[in-house]
Amino acid sequence: MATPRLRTRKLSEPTIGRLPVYQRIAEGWLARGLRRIDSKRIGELAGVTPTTVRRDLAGLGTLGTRGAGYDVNVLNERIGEALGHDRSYDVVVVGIGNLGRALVNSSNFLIRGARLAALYDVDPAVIGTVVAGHVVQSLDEPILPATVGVLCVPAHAAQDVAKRLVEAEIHALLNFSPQVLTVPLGTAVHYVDFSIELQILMYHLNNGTGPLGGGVLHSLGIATTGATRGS
Amino acid sequence: MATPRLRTRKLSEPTIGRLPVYQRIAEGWLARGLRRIDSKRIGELAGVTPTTVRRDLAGLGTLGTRGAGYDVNVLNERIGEALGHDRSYDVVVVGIGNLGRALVNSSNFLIRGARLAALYDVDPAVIGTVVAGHVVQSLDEPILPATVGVLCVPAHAAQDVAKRLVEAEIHALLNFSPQVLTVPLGTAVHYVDFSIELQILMYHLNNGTGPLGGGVLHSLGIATTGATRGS
DNA sequence: GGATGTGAAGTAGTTCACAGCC
DNA sequence: GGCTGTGAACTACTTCACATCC
Repeated sequence: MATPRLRTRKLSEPTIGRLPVYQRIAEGWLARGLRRIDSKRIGELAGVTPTTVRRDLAGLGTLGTRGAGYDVNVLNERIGEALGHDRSYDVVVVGIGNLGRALVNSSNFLIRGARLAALYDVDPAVIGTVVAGHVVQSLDEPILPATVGVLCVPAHAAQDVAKRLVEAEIHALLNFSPQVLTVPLGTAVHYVDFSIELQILMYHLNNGTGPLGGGVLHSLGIATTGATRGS
Repeated sequence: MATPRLRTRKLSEPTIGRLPVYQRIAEGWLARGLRRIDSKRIGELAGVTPTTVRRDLAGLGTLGTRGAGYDVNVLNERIGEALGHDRSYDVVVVGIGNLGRALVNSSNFLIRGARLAALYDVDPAVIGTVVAGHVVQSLDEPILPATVGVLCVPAHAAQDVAKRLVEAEIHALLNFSPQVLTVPLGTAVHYVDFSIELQILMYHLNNGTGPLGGGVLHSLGIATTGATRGS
């Protein structure tokens, strides 16, 4: 057939969000020299029920052993495949302020296939400096081809930058600016908003209720998306 | 009655995550001098359907006007009340590296009632320096009372820091470290993981499918929680 | 024995469609 | 006329319970 490596059906949105967590748990187990783990333990660590873990993993095909749990290596590998970690892709980061700098220097951001292609800023004091091994380019320069654009610019600049990125054929944006973006259909925008995370935490604290009774929160973070034409 | 300001019933988890987005939209409208907005427009900007917007807002009581949409001021105010923005609370940040610095200096993090109480680190080169108007304290010092603890430490240190914070009676943690935390029941942990956001974006790109057909993604970010006893 | 994988049941969230009010 | 607010239908996700296989 023409499809080279379509092995997983469609995974649900919540499942996709949990897989990286399971993978991280598998890696931790691996680092500690352990070989097997069961759904109960994964569930405890990830904050979900064992049944949910099993359902999520069943979506990747049969990868557990009845009676003996999951092989941590297999788990790690199959999740990686499902999430497309075997393919690598280019990322450009716009806005090399505190946050942009923190991201590109983080050992946890550009992993699993992500490759830093270029950095951009508008501040003359920043342009030309070397950050994470890359010379920061002016935004007036042409944007290099990439798969994902990361926005770490002030809110008022975000819409313009998004426009530039889309014109440069970058159709997946990760937006850390507290600004709703308007982009053409066909462009994916994913929002990350720190203050919203805090607000959600506070809501539950004020109201005494987390999803798991009075005790443990097991809440989903948020990142909404908008995409429309026009202003 | 004993409850002074319980006006909203229980809001659903997805709703809680969307309210801050609506509020931001309302603020933007307000800044531009506009007074009213309808659910259709909010939906476009937030990336959800008008019906969802109306349902979410209906949970805060009757605040729209039939035929005329929502008053942006009222919207802003009621969402703030529902999320508890009228109460303020203390936040301590542990780990004043690139990320910690970026967070406390961000104009988007400590807003809506959040108040920075103290900063902690273990690096002698950082301890004693002034960041965001606060002298960075050693982690050997007693942790000041606070409502929320923010972890921006390396993964290997996160569990220890969490323990310290819980012992200091801080029972709400926002964890930016790529590390699953084990905490006593009754402590809420909320995870934020940048690499997971990227991974979700890439999954959809690789599979050509976002929740809204082939065009626009409207995916939820992730932040899972775990809480158990023992190691 | 023990833990996976899964049909079936249950629950939560979204969308439809329209009555109600401005 | 237009847009909100909401019962009813629908869809998605989770949890239960157990047959299945190591």
